[in-house]
Amino acid sequence: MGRPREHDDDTRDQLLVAAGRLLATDGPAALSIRRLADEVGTSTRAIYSLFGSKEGVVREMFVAGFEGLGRAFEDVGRPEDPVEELRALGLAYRRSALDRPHLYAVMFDCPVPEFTPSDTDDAFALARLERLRSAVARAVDAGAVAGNDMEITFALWGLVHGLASLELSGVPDGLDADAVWAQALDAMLAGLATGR
Amino acid sequence: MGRPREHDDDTRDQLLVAAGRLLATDGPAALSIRRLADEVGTSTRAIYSLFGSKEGVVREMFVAGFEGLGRAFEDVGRPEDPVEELRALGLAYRRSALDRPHLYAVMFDCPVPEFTPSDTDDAFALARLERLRSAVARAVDAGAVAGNDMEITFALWGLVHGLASLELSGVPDGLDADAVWAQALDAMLAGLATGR
DNA sequence: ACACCTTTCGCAACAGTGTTTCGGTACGGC
DNA sequence: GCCGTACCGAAACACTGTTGCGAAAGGTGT
Repeated sequence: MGRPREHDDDTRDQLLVAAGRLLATDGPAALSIRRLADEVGTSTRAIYSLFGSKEGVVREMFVAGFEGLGRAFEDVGRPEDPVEELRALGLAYRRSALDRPHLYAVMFDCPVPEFTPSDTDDAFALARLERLRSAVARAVDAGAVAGNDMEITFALWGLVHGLASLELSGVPDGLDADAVWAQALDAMLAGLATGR
Repeated sequence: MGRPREHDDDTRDQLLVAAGRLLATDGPAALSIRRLADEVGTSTRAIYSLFGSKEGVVREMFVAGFEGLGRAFEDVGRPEDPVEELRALGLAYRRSALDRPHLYAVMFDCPVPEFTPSDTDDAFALARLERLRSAVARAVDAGAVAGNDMEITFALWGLVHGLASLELSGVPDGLDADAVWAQALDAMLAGLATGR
């Protein structure tokens, strides 16, 4: 009973795609409810029916970003050498960030003031790192690296997050980003192997 | 000739202090021109006379943040062991970020959409890292680490930036941030020493 | 077939934002 | 004393996210 809704899941997907495009091309300031509605050819009310608020839209992008990171991790197989697995995960992290820079910004910087990750959001994000943590645990069990699982996981996460963040900010001319990544990952993994 | 200006450098400083306080306590959404003017007891026009725009206010905080980082680096003396100097610089970076988290956000995330660092701003930021680069060069000359100066500098910067960023986002309960920093810095410096 | 009722929709309004414009004001020079 | 000029504060403009409300649409009961 009642009037059937016209704001269906199809327009929902279109809105998310358009929101990503706006963020990627024109920056956070361009992501307004009215403009987003115009872009898809619907009304502002539709956005509130589907997402509740602007925060809801951005949260959806936050989730999508971490899901993409999770997929990038899944795509890394399980190399025999545990250290090679860690390196591959680091490079997968880099690729995920470079492929969707606007989502990476939503995940870590807070470019849209309306949205700040809640505890639930943080928990969701943290869960995507389980793949990395298990790889670290495997490397520890194999004796390839020494130390506490969680501490090493955060050390590695810190490294790749920092490198990705700097690379997205733009590295100076003449600096080879590939070389920086290779050097940093090699050094970190070699250093972890020695224990302390 | 003309009426002497009342919006002097004193109110300018007060505005910057108030802007920092607003950002630190109530978040980026609370940093509005009107509220900022009220906080200091002046008019919105004063802000435009002194800073030109909201972007100008935030840019000033960006500069202040990197100047603070520069001072933190200066405060690190020059230990005999070049590797110890690198470790000390890393810990100074951490302290600088933890002491002024709201400025750190302005420096790297873009929590206020009005401001995005220009090329000039990026150049200023990069210049603050000269201290780190020279320490790396010293370590390379001493044979303590092997590789290209600039690449190693960015590898180290990436590590400390990532760790600081994660720590400011909030680490999970039960994780010892000090231990993560120690482990990460030790591993990275040890790994760099071996060369590749 | 017709009225009803529930649900949704689009529009307009509200409070707030950054910024600009404009009438008035306060001072230095003649 | 007067003029001119530079500046100030208040109000206006275009925009933002959000919400309230009258209108519309389609199933349901009679």
